[in-house]
Amino acid sequence: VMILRSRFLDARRKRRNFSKTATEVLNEYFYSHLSNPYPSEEAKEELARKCGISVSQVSNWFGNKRIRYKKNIGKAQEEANLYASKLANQAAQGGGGGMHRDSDSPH
Amino acid sequence: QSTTSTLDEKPLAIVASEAKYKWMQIKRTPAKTAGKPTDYNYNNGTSLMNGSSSNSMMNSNAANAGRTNFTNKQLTELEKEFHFSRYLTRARRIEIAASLQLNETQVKIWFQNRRMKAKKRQREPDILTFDSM
DNA sequence: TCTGCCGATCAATCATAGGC
DNA sequence: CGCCTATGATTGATCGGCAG
Repeated sequence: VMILRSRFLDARRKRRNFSKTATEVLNEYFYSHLSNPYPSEEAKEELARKCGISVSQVSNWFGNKRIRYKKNIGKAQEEANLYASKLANQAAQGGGGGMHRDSDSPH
Repeated sequence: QSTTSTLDEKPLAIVASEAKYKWMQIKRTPAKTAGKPTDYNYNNGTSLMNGSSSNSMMNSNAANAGRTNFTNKQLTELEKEFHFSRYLTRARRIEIAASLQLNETQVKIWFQNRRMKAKKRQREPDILTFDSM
């Protein structure tokens, strides 16, 4: 019973990882704006919509991402290279991409 | 539009290792929670915090403490006060701070954060789901 | 000029999810 | 199944800007 009670009082940390596609969208935005990964309120709303999560969750994600990215500078960061490659490809193929920028329709 | 400097990519590929932008260098002052109730001893640069504090802080904290860990008692009392009034008056702040062994700054900040938390909840209410239980 | 509040963020930590 | 890392959320406190 106490356990259930603590569950309600702590309903907060009943976390569930975001979907693979959501994480993909967030990472694409993050790495395509690496010079300034601070999405505006509007950008957060759109990301939230695309990812099917709340704006707060988008904020949490970027907050955690920035801090953790900094702590990993100087290490592998294979993820960064993965997205850097994606950006390179899109840039090379010109157009198509739409990895970042607002109001793009991914269908 | 607000595509704010989109295409900020540059060398790429080797970005992770070190290429650091301004945001990657952001560092905040450790946090100097040591404050005096009546007067704000803000930036006086120099240290010279002669053994003044003496007490007023039960937690780990001398001249500058990191993150203070509030006790359940303190949180319960603060929460109670918050429900009574979302904003503090100077007098009330002093009373609470003394009562809970905290600085006025800590009480002030707690209320500030609490208000933001309340606003956040209003914007995005909790949606309880009974599955997974 | 100094102080409180807001909005955003930082930074450390909590607790769980996921991989092995 | 336990252990360890990845990750979402929480929160005391900081930063810059604005108002009184």
